[in-house]
Amino acid sequence: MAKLKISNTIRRCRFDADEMTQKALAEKVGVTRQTIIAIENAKYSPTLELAFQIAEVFGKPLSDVFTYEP
Amino acid sequence: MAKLKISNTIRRCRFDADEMTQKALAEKVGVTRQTIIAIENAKYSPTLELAFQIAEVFGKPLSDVFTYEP
DNA sequence: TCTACATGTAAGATATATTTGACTCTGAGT
DNA sequence: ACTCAGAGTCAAATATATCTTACATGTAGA
Repeated sequence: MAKLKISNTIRRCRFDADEMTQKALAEKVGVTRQTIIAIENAKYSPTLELAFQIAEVFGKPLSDVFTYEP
Repeated sequence: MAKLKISNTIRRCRFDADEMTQKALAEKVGVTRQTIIAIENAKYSPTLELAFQIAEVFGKPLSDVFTYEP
């Protein structure tokens, strides 16, 4: 799968959510800190399930956290 | 990652979209027919990128095609 | 009946996401 | 100066998504 066309606002969401740390977010969604870093920096595309879980943590719809630019 | 909590309306979307076939959908998003089958039947969670591409084919927001039940 | 197509399943291979552990760097506090 | 927490990187291992190929079934049409 080619270049990633997905951007996200996780970093902003974390700070809006009382400056939640990467580690804290990772623990809430049940993955490691490295996975959160990789997703924040758009190193690869997460599974849909993980994307939903992250959005849920912030109480936002998935489309507020992840956006796709074709 | 545990049991899948994601359901989808791909099958309905395909029929609404002039009875688009699994093969046709697969070609439009650049994956194989088996991948579409597996996702339709919720065998596993697709990548976020693929989910966005599928929703785009139907001209719908991702949340209309995939829903997450915590 | 015969053919073609849509759908489903399955096994083995490959690609990618995720984990684990270690290391570095910077900024805030003491 | 020292420590600590947050953030980032890297390499190797594991888990999962995706591919390839092949086969089976049901249904529609010639």
